[in-house]
Amino acid sequence: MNKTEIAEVLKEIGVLLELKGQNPFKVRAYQSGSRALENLEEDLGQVLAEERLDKVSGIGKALAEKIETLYQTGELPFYQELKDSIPPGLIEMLEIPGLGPKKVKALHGKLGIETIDELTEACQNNQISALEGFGAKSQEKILSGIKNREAYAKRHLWWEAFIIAESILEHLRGLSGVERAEYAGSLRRGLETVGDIDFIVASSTPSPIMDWFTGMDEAVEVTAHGETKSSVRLAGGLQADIRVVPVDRFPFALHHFTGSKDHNVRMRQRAISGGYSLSEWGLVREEGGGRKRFPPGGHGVKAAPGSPEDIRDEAGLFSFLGLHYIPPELREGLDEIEAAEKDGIPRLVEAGDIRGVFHNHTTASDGRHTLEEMVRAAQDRGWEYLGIADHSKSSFQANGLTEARLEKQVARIRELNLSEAFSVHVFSGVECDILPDGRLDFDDEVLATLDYVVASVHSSFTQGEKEMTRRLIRAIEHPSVTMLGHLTGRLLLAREGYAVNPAKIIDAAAANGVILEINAHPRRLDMDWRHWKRAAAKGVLASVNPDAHDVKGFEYVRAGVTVARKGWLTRASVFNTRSLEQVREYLEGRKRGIRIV
DNA sequence: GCCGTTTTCGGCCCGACTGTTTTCAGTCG
Repeated sequence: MNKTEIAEVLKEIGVLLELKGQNPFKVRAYQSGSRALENLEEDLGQVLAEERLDKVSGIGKALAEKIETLYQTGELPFYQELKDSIPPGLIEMLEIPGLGPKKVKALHGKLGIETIDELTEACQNNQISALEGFGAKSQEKILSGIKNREAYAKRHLWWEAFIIAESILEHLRGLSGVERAEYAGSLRRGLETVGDIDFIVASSTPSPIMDWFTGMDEAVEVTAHGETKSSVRLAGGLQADIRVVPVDRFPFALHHFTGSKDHNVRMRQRAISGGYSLSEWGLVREEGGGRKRFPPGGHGVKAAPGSPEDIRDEAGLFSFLGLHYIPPELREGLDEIEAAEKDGIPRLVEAGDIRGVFHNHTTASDGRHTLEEMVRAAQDRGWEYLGIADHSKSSFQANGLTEARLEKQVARIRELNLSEAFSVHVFSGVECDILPDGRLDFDDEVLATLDYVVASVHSSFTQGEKEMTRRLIRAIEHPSVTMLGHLTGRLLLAREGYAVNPAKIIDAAAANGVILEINAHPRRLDMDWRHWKRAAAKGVLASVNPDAHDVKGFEYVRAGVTVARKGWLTRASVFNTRSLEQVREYLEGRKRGIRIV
């Protein structure tokens, strides 16, 4: 079993123990162990071989043993016995809003309900409303929850949530009485998919804001309408929550609801160690606990003087705890707090740093806009250069270019550059298929006529990890390859990526001076942010590539920059923040076989 | 089950909201 699968098992064990009514801290230990494993950057096999797994924070002796068993055998008797002792329908019931482990346990214990169908029937027979701890409303809510189960449980692409949240935020900020407003949660942290949208608003007059929010056009259903907190269901099942807080609480609420949970736990622990209790409401001195230094050990930056009342924004909160500001994208509870202690938070790349993009299609293959239309749109964005990389001949499903058509395109691009019709310089490239054996789709002589080559996999997705990794490395070692396209080929919420070993690809890219793409298409966001910190440390450059198939596709750069930021990337690690001159020099140097970093 | 400059026991984040109650448990984030 691989790392991700084992993490899933641990998570499920947590849920099963919860349904059994086990010690909630034990449950939490499995959940945090699962997350720790998921976030493990190193190769699990290696960590196990070196017997270092129980040194990972959140994984102790007991979990390490279970993980090792799962890794070696793919099975775990403890897990199997647990699973056999609980009807699978109970786990499904947890997806229904309002039903947690205690209530599911009660339904099972008192009515013997084991499946969703039986639950539906019990609702229809009014058996639920008669149950102690339940009532007519619970019964109704359960029924509607069952009906919309799929839509509610679904996650949503970051980009889709981002677009709608930006528009709601703009309205919120325009309402009278709104002093500050932001969205929080995984959306603000830039996670590739989000479960819901959280808005945090500072105001002393919440009532009209609640009314506007629950009455806005985007809301298809109001699920809660309180004095300071409301929830609505948007089209597609996405839920949006709003919380209104007094302005002096705003930084605490924003930080709290931005999360992640792991990050918050660590922040709270840090506050506690200094004699304070941190919550979404503020920072309160503990009874008997005086102001101590942060952290008490005496390491870290000097904490800001003053009292919690002086905190006006998130930066003030971090500073009070002796930390440098941590951008939302880094708040995953990995090692950002340790870094912020010692001024180790880099200045992250920003959308405005991007000066051109490389992986774009035109009507020559499967794009919807012509070369000229794409160049004009790039110029309108203020970019200095644009790379055209249409598909190669083997991608016939995408109308891939033959040698002859590619030659024609190269000539047209040369003419366009000479005509000086646009201020944007156009680089001619190709998104060249990596064939199943790792060879490229075009001969070296053809590739030599181009400014750069993006090499991508578009076929034989089902190869095993070893074969696929070998295939990609062979392409990376090809002297004509400038960058590697979408590492795993995943389509978020739709298709798993092909099996590939990212660590080995990163090493190969570093050794051969090949740039790795951050494919910024909202469905891809590939290579994943989780690998970037390590890749950059090895000197691998990223290129934020929108994979635009029309001029609107350029907007996806924003999503790609978010991935880069989540991967701790600075401007220096992102190739397309370089000026036209620097890019030209780099590409020409590579063509002469000179490795430039 | 994890963790430890309070180190092998005794902690483990906490508050709002809902629906059920009549003072609170469970869920949620």
